[in-house]
Amino acid sequence: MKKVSHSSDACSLAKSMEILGEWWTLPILQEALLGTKKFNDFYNNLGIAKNILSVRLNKLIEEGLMEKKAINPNSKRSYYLLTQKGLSTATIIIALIQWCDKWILSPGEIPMILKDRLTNKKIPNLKIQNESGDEINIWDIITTPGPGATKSIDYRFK
Amino acid sequence: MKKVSHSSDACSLAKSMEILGEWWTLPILQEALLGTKKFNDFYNNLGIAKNILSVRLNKLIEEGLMEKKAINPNSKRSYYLLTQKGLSTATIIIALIQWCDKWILSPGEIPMILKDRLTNKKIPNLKIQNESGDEINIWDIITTPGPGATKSIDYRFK
DNA sequence: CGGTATCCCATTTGATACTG
DNA sequence: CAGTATCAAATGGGATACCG
Repeated sequence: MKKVSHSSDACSLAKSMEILGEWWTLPILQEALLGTKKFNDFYNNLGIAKNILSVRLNKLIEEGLMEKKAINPNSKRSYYLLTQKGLSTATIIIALIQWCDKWILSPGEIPMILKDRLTNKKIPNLKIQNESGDEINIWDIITTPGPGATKSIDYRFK
Repeated sequence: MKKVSHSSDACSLAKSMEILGEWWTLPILQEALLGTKKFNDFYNNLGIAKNILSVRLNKLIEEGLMEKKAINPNSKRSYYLLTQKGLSTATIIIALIQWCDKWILSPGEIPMILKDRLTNKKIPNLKIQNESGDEINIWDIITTPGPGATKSIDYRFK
């Protein structure tokens, strides 16, 4: 059976997952964020099968997260570059990295540290904040139907 | 072939995905964050097959993201509750929701709005900040090997 | 190097039936 | 309600071969 799309009134998560949730998609994006641009570099660094890589890259292009640009006008070789839309998945990727480093790995197992180039200090964990920059407790998050809601249920984070 | 685990020196993302990246896992967690506790409520709200739901729930318990608690001592019925570890995936889920709402949906299509209960205002998008709370530009993120690095390469966000 | 095309099979998933 | 068991279908992934 087809891996059917997740359905729920709260479908933003589902929609994101349809684009980002396939195997290899997020690792490819991370690799791109780390500076990889060429097909073979993705291939070698990730250890992904070429055909899968090809499909994923094309889907990312199709969805507007990457674009393919010729290295120079008379070459067939090209770079796969992140668009703004692709770049902005960094928050998602960092959230996943930080969650792993906090909850899965012991401090000694952490493979990669993210730092701010300007201060040379570790980037702190993402926080859910209000408009004033104060941290919001998860239980203080409430949800209301948006204009595209199909049902008018009020959800509440737990 | 088996869906092989993603490999890369930067493996935190991969490890998170091994736990959270399967189909239905994140929607289940979102549903739990929205207050769902009972098997049948997950089943009905998500439209997931029962056997899959059962497997996912048990994996989440095994991984320490949820726990199963009897509703009362002499009942066989029980609640599936998020642990702290499970709760803290909220950041990931919110990152995914916000990315969709910003890059996929038009403003009129947004199905659910997250608000701060205390101020009743919309929760702003997650930001990558330094220790002082200043926003960091993606290009100013650098990466250095952590204690668990297998190779000693310095990566840099693009 | 930078891919595309085929093949093959394990895994996964949804449907259905069944149980306490 | 709260699951478990079984099953068939198909998708998805890796390997391999091939091409400009």
